[in-house]
Amino acid sequence: MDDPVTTHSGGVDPDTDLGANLRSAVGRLHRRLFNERPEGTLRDTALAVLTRLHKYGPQSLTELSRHDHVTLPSMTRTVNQLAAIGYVVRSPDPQDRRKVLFTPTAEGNQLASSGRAQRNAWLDDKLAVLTPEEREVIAHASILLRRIADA
Amino acid sequence: MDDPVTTHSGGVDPDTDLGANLRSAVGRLHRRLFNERPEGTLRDTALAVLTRLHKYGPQSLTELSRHDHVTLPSMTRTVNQLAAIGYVVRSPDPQDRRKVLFTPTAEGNQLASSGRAQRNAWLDDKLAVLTPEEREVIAHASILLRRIADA
DNA sequence: TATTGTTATACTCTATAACTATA
DNA sequence: TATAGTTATAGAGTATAACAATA
Repeated sequence: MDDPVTTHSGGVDPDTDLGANLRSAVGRLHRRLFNERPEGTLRDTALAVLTRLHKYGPQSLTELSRHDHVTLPSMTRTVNQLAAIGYVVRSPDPQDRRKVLFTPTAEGNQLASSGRAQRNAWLDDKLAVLTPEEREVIAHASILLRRIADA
Repeated sequence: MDDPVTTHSGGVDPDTDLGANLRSAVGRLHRRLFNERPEGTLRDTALAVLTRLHKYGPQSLTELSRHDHVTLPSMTRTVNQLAAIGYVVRSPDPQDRRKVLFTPTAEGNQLASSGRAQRNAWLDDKLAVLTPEEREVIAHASILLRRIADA
């Protein structure tokens, strides 16, 4: 548009900049995704938790918080929101009464399996105009990025 | 570690899931980057602004906010922080006295050109253990992701 | 004592609304 | 009137600290 972005300032080594470029790209895309997210959509964390419970069955708060690398209070808040909407229910763990297990409701399971919640029209539009090769690169990178994030 | 993540639930079409997978990966990685960020480090937005001013010269608040897809108040806050640290200075635009131009100080230019600020040890460690081919995929994807975010 | 979970509180980043100053 | 920028305020998402209940 109006941007001299193609200019490179001082032939930098791409490898040195790999981390910086990735960080910048992820930061920018995240902000865009956050802002373009449609009304009434579940937050990313909430959605991830719901999907996880749907796929792997009931889990405790500590398990969920460890998996997502968030603190217990953060995860408490997230599951409270899911519970408030009616997508999950709490039940005491019969084996260990300190624990609380979270289980998707019928509605929660339906949402998680429909894939409806996962969609983001804004992003889908952007991806649609890429070449198949470019989409392949992004598919591969998504796996790598997720592995990095989970490590 | 302890995760049955390799299991796939119901052979889903990868193309259909491309957006969902990318969104999930970006969300998770962003949270990790945000949390692992070392003390006293500039925020991503502030860093991006400083780098941009360094590369392309003085710009107004509106130009900066449009480029980063943030509101004027958000950008005001960001440049105020940069100014408070002493990395940029404000100066009135001689042509249009409504505008304020932001210019990096010597310190700001030094930081922007050193690449020091851009580094993230946590991320660099993760990238270092990838294969060259995987790093190539990420390098390519970073460009695509940035293009998507900027579109 | 250690672990599980909750509540209270605060910080960061972003937004919208209301305002001032200049074009 | 329209545009550039600031200030006030609010909301989401995260964290740490202090607490209650159970192992």
